[in-house]
Amino acid sequence: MFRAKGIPMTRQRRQVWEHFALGSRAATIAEAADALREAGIGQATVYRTVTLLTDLGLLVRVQDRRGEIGFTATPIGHSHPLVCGLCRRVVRFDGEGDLTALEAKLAAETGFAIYGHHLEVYGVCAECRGEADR
Amino acid sequence: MFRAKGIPMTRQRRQVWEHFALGSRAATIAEAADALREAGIGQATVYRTVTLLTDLGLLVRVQDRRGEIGFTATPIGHSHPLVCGLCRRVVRFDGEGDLTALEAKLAAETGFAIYGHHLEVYGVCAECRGEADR
DNA sequence: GGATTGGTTGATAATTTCTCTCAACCGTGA
DNA sequence: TCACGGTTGAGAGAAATTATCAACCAATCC
Repeated sequence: MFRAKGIPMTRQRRQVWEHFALGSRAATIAEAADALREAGIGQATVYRTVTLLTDLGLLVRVQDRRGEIGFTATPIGHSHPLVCGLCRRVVRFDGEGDLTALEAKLAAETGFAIYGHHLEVYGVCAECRGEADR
Repeated sequence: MFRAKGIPMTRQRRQVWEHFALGSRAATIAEAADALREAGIGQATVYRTVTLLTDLGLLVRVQDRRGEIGFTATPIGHSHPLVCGLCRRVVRFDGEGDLTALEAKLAAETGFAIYGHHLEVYGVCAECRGEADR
């Protein structure tokens, strides 16, 4: 994919992407930068790469209950994140069918040329609920 | 609503809220602070008030095509924003029915206690499309 | 209405977050 | 392997956000 766009794939970019793709929880940029520092990756690179990956559609921005912003990798195909508002654990689900009809209707009614959408569903995962009960 | 929660309603809070509620475009915090400065409202107050209003659910965060973050007031009832990615003009629409069934299904499948969602639809409004053509 | 009280405000300082700069470095294609 | 153009890391720099604190004000109680 990088080659197709003429964008060099570097060790740093791969590692930044892996940080977001391998974990099951959305990470903030600060968390990623901390974790990647020991791999010798500078924070400027983390910022640059997150921006790049987001522009490419490989990462999406999500927020937790306190409004903190994290990023999580998008798997192949179209899906949406279900985010735990406390620990930012992410479960992906396919919500395609639900929205295409809606988008068509909106385009007709408003005159907007619709190019995308962003859907996050928030909940508290079973684990965090267990902790909250104690 | 403020009285019900025991939160004092001040002139500043009313004006901050009006700034986001009266315009048809989502405004960034910086834009709001600039506009409200001449009304004698300090930027610290704008930050505090936006956080407060967001926590109360009276404002929601949206982003434009470049990832810039703005806020827009939520009208009475349940609705979602259709945001122009260029000028941040906002048109609200009712998307309730589409998502309640989805949420119930997700809760059953994942064990999450779902408490909300965030949906933004992005497009380019007719006006901005006209400008882009030139 | 007037006094009281506890939360709110504004200015500025302090901090945190993010971006820029530039020389050295490294993928990529020939 | 070589050369080239984009990328990187460190630190400086800029921007965004938060904390501090005395003065102030909305709400409540006489």
